[in-house]
Amino acid sequence: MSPRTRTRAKRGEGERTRTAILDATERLLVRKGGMDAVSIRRIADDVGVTPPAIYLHFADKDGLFFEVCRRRFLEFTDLMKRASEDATDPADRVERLGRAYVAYGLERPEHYEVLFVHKVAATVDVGDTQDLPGMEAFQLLVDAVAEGVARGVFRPADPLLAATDLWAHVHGIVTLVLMLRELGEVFPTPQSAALIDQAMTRTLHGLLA
Amino acid sequence: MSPRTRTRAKRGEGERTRTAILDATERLLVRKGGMDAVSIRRIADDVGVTPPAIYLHFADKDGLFFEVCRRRFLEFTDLMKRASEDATDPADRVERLGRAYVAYGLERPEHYEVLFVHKVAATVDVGDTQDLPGMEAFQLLVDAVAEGVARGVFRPADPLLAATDLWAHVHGIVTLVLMLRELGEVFPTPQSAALIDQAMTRTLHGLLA
DNA sequence: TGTACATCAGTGAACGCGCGTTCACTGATGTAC
DNA sequence: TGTACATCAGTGAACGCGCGTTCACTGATGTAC
Repeated sequence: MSPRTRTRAKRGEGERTRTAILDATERLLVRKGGMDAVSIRRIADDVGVTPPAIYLHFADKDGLFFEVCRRRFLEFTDLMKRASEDATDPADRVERLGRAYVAYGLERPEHYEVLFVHKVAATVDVGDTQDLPGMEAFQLLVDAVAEGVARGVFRPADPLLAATDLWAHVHGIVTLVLMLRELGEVFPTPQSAALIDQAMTRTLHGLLA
Repeated sequence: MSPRTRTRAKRGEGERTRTAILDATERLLVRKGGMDAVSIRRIADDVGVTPPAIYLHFADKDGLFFEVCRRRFLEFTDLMKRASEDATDPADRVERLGRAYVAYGLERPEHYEVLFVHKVAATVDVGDTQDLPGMEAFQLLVDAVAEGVARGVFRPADPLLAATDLWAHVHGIVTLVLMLRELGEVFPTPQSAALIDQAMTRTLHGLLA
């Protein structure tokens, strides 16, 4: 327990503590070995507060992690949107989305894992598919594929199916590279830049008419 | 603690208990929620033995899990070899390997995760790359790609790089489908059969000259 | 052939640990009269 | 303007839990002499 320096939030400033808790959780997530290494007690300690204080702001640990997940999905979706905006045509859009996705995963592994490896989002009680966090980003990819197919630039394909396959592909690149990184020097891991180039080349050859 | 029915192993039969421990670990791994749900105490209870007895057969928990990992890799490699043997040409071989890989992952999710998601194998102290568990199976894929490229059936490519990309692709299919399964009905998850067909179609279009 | 002894496979109790969460309480701050 | 009171943000101690691992010990089995 570090010396308590934090001053108690004033009336109505509880929101500030809540944000501090979320920030600390994400910081710990990045620094330590993923989800399991982050505990309520550790978070509280980092914020400079006692563990029960967490429960003033979140129902329980799941509630806290779900909120972290929601915030990260907002950031992720924003990133995908910007990647998509720069595109000139469907093939270019697919490639930009793919590269942005892999870059996000490799640059923020722990955040990526919160979103796409641990099933945090699975605890959601969403009313509609459209409300699913991350759905908006996925739709960008589906639309890009659909447009390519409609214009005859891509081979005929079911856009939803093809987009899911593309998602699986880049998801595989991210998780595999992260795993091989941990494995160290034993496996002849290619440079991730070369691997993503190879993946994009094969992807486009596979899609283009 | 269940009523102790198991009879103590006779002199020289300690190996039998060791096997029982490994079997129980794998059984628990399949039944419960992955790695974290399996504890020394739970394993011992399942075998019908007290927790300290585990330490007569394995140095520690890591040692036990590493041995589980080794056994599963033997099975996995065997599966890949058989899939490879049936192939008639490089393209067919790549497709058979891919389909067998995805089938393994979707049919035995927990075993798959032990091999390719948790970094159990990363704790190995292998002398040579060739000794890496699973390396033999990966080499089958590298060879298939190399042969296709050499024969001019595939577009020119670095076989190691292309094989890693293909691995990433099928790895992504497995982990994504498993994740979407847990997510339930919210996401419009395609039938995994349709998805793997789509993946193989794109793969071959991407590879073939 | 009988017996002392080593070995093997295991037990039972305990260790210290960190965890999520609950509960009764506190003390400062703002508000109503 | 002064004061009783409600509220808010938080504390401190404790709950029961399951975990990996260690340690001293046991009792059956095989072996050497």
